[in-house]
Amino acid sequence: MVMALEKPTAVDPDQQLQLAQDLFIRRFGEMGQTWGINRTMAEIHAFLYITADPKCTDDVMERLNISRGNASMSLRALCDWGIIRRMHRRGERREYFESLADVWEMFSIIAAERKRRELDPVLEALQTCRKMLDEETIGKAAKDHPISATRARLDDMQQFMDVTHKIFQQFIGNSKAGLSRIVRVLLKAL
Amino acid sequence: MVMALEKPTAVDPDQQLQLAQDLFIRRFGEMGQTWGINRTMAEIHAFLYITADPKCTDDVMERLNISRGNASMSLRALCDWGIIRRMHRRGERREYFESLADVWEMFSIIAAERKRRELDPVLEALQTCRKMLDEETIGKAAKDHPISATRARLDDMQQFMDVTHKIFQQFIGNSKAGLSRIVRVLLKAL
DNA sequence: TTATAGTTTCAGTACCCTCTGAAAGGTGGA
DNA sequence: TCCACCTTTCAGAGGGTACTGAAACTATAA
Repeated sequence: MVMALEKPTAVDPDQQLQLAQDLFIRRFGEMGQTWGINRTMAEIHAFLYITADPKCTDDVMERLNISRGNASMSLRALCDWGIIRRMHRRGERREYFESLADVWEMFSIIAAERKRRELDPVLEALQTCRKMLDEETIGKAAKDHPISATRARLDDMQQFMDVTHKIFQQFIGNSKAGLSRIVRVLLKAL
Repeated sequence: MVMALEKPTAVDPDQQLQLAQDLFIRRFGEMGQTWGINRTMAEIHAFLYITADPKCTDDVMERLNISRGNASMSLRALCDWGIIRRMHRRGERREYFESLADVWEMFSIIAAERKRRELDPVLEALQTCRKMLDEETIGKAAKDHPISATRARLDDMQQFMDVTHKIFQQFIGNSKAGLSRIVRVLLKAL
C-alpha cells in the first residue's frame, strides 16, 4: 500500500490496541491468581474493564478462549461480587456485561469482601484465644511460664490486626474523593 | 482429686494453652491459604510465633503432623522469606528455628516481597500498555474510537496503582515506631 | 403451542500443587 | 576412617480446583 510507505515502521492501530489489551489482561490475570482470585475471573474482569464496552458471553468466550460453561459461571461470580453488571440492549435478546468504571469503587468492594472473609475470622480467633488464656479462666501464670509468652504474642498480634482492621474500614467506607484525601495526608505525614 | 473440687469447672492450664495455640495456628493457616501462601508454611510460622520458643524440625513435624520432607522444605522457605531464623544451641547438633518477634517487621517483610512479586510487574505492564497506545506510536485517535476508551481506562488504573505503590513503600520502609505514627495520623485524618 | 435463541448447570476430566517417604548428602565425634 | 545423627532432595502419589461440553432449562417470538 502506498499510504503505508509514508511511515515505514507504522503499526496497525487496531492490532496494536488488541496487543496492549492482551498484555493488560494477562498481567491482571496473573495478579488475581496470587491473590486468591482465580485467573479466568480476573481475566474476564480485566477484559471488560480495559475495553470499556459491554460484551456478551460469546465475546468473552472468543477473546479469552474459554468454554461457555466457564464463561457463564465466572460472569455470574463477578456479578455476585458486584464489580461487573448485567446489561440489556433494547431489542436484543442476549445479555451484556460491563465493568464498573471507578477503579476506587472496584477495589473498595474487593477489599470489603476480603476483609469479611479473611480478616474478620482471624480477629475473632485472636479474641477467643486471648479469652482462653485469661487469668479469669486459668488463673495466674508465672512470668516465665509458656502461657505468659503466648499471651504476650497474642497481644502484639492483636494490636497489629486492630490497626489493619481500621485501615480497611477507612478504605471501604470511602469513595475516591475521600480516599485521595486520606492518601494525601498519609503521604505528607512522613 | 480433692483439690479439684474447689473449682468444679477448673481447666488444665497446659491443655488450655495447647488448645488456644492450635486455634491460632489453624486460623492463620487458613488465612495464608487465601493469601497465596501455602497452608503448611503459614501454620509453621504461626506455631513458631505463638509459642515464642525455638523449635526443631521434629517438634514441628509432631505438632503439625507433617512429614520430614515437608517440614524441611517449608522451614527453608520461611528462612528465605526472612520471617523465621535458624538458631544453634551450644552443645546440640540439631538446628532450631524461631520466629521474628516484631509483628510489624514481619508484615513489612511480607509486604515488600509481595509488592516485588505482584505489584511491580503490573505497574510495568501498565506503562508498557500506555506506551503502545501513545500518540507517538499510533497517531491520534478519534474521540470515540476504542483506543481512546482504553487509554482512559489505563490512565485511571495507573493513577490508582501509583497510590497503592506509594502506600506500600511507606509501609515497607518503616519500623513499628514510624508506622504507628503514620497510622495515628491516618486515623485522625478522617 | 412450537421453534428458536440464549443461559445455566453439572458430571467427568485434566491439570497443578502439595505432601510423603525413602535415599542421598552433610557434619561432628570417636 | 567410620559411625551416628541430622538435614535435604526428589520422584511419585494424592487431593483439590478449574474447565469442558453437552444436556437441561428459560424466555421470547411466531
